[in-house]
Amino acid sequence: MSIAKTYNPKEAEDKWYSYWMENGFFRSTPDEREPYTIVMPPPNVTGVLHMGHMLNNTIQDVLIRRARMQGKNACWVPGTDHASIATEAKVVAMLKEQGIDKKSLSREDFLAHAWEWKEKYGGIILKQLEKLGASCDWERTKFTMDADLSESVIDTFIKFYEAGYIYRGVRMVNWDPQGKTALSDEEVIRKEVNQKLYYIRYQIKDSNEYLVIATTRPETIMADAAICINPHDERYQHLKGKTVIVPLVNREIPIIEDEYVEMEFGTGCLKVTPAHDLNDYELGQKHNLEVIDILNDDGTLNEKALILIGEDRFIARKKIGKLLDEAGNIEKVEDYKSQVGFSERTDAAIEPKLSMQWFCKMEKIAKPALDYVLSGEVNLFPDKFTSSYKHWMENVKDWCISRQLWWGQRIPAFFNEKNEWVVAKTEAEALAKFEEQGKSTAGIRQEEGVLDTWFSSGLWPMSVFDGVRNPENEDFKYYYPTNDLVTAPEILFFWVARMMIMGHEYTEKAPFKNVYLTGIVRDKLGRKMSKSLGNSPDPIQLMEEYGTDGVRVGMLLASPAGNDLMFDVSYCEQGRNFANKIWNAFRLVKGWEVSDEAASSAQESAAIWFENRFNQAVVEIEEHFNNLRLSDALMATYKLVWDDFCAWYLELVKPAYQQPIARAAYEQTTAFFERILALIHPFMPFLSEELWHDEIFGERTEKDCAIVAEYPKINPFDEVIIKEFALIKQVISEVRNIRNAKGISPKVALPLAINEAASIDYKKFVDCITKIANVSEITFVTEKIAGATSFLAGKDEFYVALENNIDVEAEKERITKEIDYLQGFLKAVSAKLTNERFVQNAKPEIVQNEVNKKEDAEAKIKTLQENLASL
RNA sequence: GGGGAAUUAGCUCAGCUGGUUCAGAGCAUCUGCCUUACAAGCAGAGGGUCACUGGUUCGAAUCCAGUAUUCCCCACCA
Repeated sequence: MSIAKTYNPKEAEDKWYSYWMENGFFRSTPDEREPYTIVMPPPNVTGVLHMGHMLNNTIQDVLIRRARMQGKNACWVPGTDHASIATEAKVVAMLKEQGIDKKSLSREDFLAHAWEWKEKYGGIILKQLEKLGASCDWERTKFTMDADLSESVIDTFIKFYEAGYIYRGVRMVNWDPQGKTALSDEEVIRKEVNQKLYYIRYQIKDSNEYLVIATTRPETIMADAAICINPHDERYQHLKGKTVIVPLVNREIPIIEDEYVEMEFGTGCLKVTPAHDLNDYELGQKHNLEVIDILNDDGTLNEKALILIGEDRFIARKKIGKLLDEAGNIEKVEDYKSQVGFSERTDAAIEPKLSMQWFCKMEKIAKPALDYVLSGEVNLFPDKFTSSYKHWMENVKDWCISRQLWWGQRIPAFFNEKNEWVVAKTEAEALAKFEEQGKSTAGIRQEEGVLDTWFSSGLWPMSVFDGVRNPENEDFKYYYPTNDLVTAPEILFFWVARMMIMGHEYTEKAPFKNVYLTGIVRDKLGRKMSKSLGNSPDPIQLMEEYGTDGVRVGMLLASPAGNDLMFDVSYCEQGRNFANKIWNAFRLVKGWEVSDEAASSAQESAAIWFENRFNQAVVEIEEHFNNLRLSDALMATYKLVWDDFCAWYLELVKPAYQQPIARAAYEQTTAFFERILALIHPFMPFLSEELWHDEIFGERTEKDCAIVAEYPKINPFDEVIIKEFALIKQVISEVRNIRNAKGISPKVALPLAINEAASIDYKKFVDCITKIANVSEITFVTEKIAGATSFLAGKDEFYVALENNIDVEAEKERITKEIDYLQGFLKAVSAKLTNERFVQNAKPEIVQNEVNKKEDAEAKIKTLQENLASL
């Protein structure tokens, strides 16, 4: 039966994934082996697989598969994140499409809808990871709102509260008027926006004089509490202590002085609006100003605005602009660019807003998390992120952890009718606490808000093993701390830092040893791949087209650690071609008949060489993995397979057309091939597994699979053999070159002669050379062959004696060129050696090296000159 | 404004504590080949003042300073 000429991945992919599942190869339970653990950064439950996930999870799968093959107890825990605001926004949108307004629903009803939605769509992304070959322990799949994980979150809140890390207070927060919730600083994205800078005239009381103030937000004038000038501003000295009238609403406000105001900016006068700007708020605190909040939670104006009540803030802005203009209060309007904050999740413009929120004090708890990284207990790859991590951790601000949402873990705090409150796990406990404190228990109700998603994902490496509630359980003790964490640098502070903080608070250990920060996947133009730009290929389609193994290889080839990945499908093509190359090598071996003849000398030499070359490559690959340089590890593997195994080894051992191969050579070849399959398995799980089971590799039992094959171990290798063979390869290349240059068909055998006094024993390799280079015979000579083409000047000189078709002029030119080059080289080396300071200062071995180079060059020049003369 | 990083072949990147495994790899390009595993292939070849300017040194892609350009993070002027 003939085998397809190209590898067809589809069939293998479906077949082997379910086979692995059925045989429980992904499962992990504690045993006496060394554990190797990765917790998957949980994708949002709302998500679908994009290129970022693809890269991220490919890396994790490579690491976990390799560890598994190395005999470790490999455990990869998958799961999803409830992503409170993102999910809630999606559910609200979905309900809206069905004509249901969130406001019309009770909390319970809304949550019922949300859970239903989660059950329906929540598993999509994990299902897609199967296509990628992800070898997670699916039975351990967790969701950040699973009952046990939620309880861990609540317990942590209480623990932190009791430790004094959590407090409640009115602060200026980032308010998302669309999500109607507070956000942490990290959830706000700054973007540059074209705005209008309005210059507004405020009349000074009891005077005809006006003050002019520049602002981008005229709708907030109704919330003005003061006008601020710089005390050193010459222009405004006469205004000190006076008051002005706010236009339209005719309210009187004082003029205050503070050096915070920049005299150069705008008019040098600043309107102070404590309720709607962080800096103004601080200024207001300092000067005891009234706080007038004119906005509702949804961004519309409230009755305190006095005018335009109920109008949206952006519509109000335009209308106020017009009203002011009509009232003659606009001096001018300029175009102006400034940075405006937007909600990461809803993309609504952020409104700084005063509100009562829960906060986590960061200064103290951040310290150990910083130390883990600085001391090297946790390694960041690449380590260039260490400095920005340090900077961030040293300047960390308190973290707003409450969100005015429903989807998430509800804050365990209870209020009584007098708005007094206690932190308690249950209402019963809360009642008891109120009573203990002698406070009223009437009208008891739980805090409405939920906790920031990152508060729960911070616990992830612990909570997936139930380590928060039950630290003595076997899983937690065995798997924690985990080994490697693979994630995006964008969430280094959001998430990675918080995991370290929480891990330390509970266990005094960092939750992982290595953090591999992947790059951002960008398109050819350098733009981040995103759904909204539509520049991201669908990973599922890519896998259909190029095969999963091809895409995995493509992603990794293009992504050195920490570098952004300029994605292009050509990488997938390269991956696919590589899979096909291996497939065809298999096809070659598969087609061989075996005979009982003895192996040839070429086959024996090739086997000795490849054994050493293989071991050398394994060492290189090991080093790359130790430094988490996956793309380099893959490239080293790629070259070993393609160049060394296919292009050299197989060519050398391959029998003549339709001839059988010696049994010894055959067995050696399949043994090498099998080791190669093991080596590529982490990168190309499907192809390797497919081939692993072919009969050429012998009988396999049910559980004898590539996925659990032994990963090649470090073995010693002989560099001399590798060097000798490099010379042989060079000889063969030279012969091919001569053919190419002279247009001699590969079918015409060439006679070759070699100096008998050569530096290595070429006799051993005569077979190798004749076989691949199609040389008729190799003779050993003691003297130059006059008029022959020569190469490898010096002791190892070779001659190709061509009959009547040597181009004397061309040959002369070639040799002259080479002599010129060597003489230049010699000159440079000699200059070094005659430089006394070099000889004195440089290390002896370096000087000796130069001496050797000089002698070698001189010898080569001598033989080349002889050749020239003989022509 | 504060902090971090980058600049090496057409592209994506390696080049550790300065010295022949220092100018490399893969892809792309070009030239031959439908050679009996593979044209998704085979055999060859051509591409770089290592951003610029100085400095240190016997010696600099590598160390130092400055310049230019680019990127990322943080904070922001109303």
